[in-house]
Amino acid sequence: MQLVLNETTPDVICTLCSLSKTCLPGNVSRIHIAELERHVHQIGPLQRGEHLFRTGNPSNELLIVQSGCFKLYGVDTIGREYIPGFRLPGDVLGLHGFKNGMHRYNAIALTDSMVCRISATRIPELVGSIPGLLPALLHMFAQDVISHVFLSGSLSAEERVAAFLSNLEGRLQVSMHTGELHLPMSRSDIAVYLRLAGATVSRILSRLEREGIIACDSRDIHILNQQRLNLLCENVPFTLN
Amino acid sequence: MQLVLNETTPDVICTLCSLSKTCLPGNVSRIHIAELERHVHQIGPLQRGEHLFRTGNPSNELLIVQSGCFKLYGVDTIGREYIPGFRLPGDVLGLHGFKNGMHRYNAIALTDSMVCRISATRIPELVGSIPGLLPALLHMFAQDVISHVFLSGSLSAEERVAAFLSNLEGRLQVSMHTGELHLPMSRSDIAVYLRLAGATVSRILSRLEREGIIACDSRDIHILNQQRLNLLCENVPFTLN
DNA sequence: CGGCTGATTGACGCGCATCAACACTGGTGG
DNA sequence: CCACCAGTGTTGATGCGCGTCAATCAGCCG
Repeated sequence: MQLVLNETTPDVICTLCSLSKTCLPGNVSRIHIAELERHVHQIGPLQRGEHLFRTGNPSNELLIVQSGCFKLYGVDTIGREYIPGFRLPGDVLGLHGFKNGMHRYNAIALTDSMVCRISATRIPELVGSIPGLLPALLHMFAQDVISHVFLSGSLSAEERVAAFLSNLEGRLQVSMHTGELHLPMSRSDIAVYLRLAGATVSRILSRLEREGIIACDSRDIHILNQQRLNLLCENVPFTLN
Repeated sequence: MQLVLNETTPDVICTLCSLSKTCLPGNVSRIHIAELERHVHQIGPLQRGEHLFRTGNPSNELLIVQSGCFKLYGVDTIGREYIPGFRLPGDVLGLHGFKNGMHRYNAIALTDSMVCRISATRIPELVGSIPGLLPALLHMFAQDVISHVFLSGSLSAEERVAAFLSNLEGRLQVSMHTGELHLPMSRSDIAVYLRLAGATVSRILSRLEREGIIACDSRDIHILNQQRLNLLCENVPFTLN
């Protein structure tokens, strides 16, 4: 089931959005933001478990998470699930759709979420009339490319989990970096994403807890020693940001 | 050492280029190609072993391989080399540079190569005046994203090598798919790219040869049984194309 | 209460990295 | 012409990390 998009949904007010600095309007002057806003429509709220799109759905739009969290996933030819990434506020969704106009994964909301949408057919004209938009767009693409490089590293299970936690802590904390984070995804999702077995993720988390680096209470993680956590990731060629 | 770019190098004639269908001009009408060409400059010939750019070099350009082959590589914090990809004719180089205006890897020519270059500052105006250019650009970005997903799979060594060969055969063969290919890169490069040990790549190639799937003569590979090779990759969620 | 799903922990085996020995190649110089 | 060498590729022996399987437990809901 794909969402029916309502073109008359009220416009987003980018200037009031907490993401406006890291999102598309980042490089756009106030004067032009108004024009941008006219073409941004909101989708949502999507409830936890709802799909934003599915593999094979037509993709003729740019989607950006405004709030919440999405899991991208697919199923390979022998039925194994894979997760190319999680998308948090400010992240783009479905860039790969520009390859052939079709979504390549499923996107499911892990928490209640709002999404901003710009029709792909509008993008060329917007790029032409709004200075700074194309760089912002390319920046987002580049970010997406880079985020994929992390996973492809030949990293140990411990490096993967540590880098994952460290990265998520930085991305989830909209406010202060207190070292406390609530994971929106299950252990199994983390494992699939990191290309590890679920049991391995559990083991690593237990070990990190035993060593006093983190404290776990199911999905609530408290990073007790950020410094030692970072030490574990120091050989990770790319962190995600 | 970075290349000094000569802005007066003769323009490329895209319509005469064998790549024109898969490259940027793919979606651009004849009328507009002339305008595109005026902004495309050539770099090269670069000889085998020469660098196109290095990590940290400013990146304010779009680079596309016209002929030859490049290896992207970097060195992580403990001195291990990593190779995020090889770039063949029609591939883009350095998209990640749009993230912060700096190249993130080194790019070294594995064979004598020619490169097309468009200044990044020209891109917004070109996108505005040339219909079809932005989609082509986004298409290239999307391709780059997708190519990274392959490596991040939890694949066996055999799956990796098989998929690598199969993909390369499709990309290297400009003319007919005869199943014969000459690898521009060393075994060790392949190993680093695929996140395997050099010894493992050798072993897999030997095994494939023993099983009659391929024939190897140093860097010349002959795919004897494309069908069985594809069988080995059938569980690879994404091939590179 | 029982059933179900997700997480943890232990036992075991396999795939691949590591280390090392050896073969092969092209380049250089006598 | 061969001797020598460095770089690259191949192959064998060994060990370890992590996947797999399975048992147990905690939390949730009807």
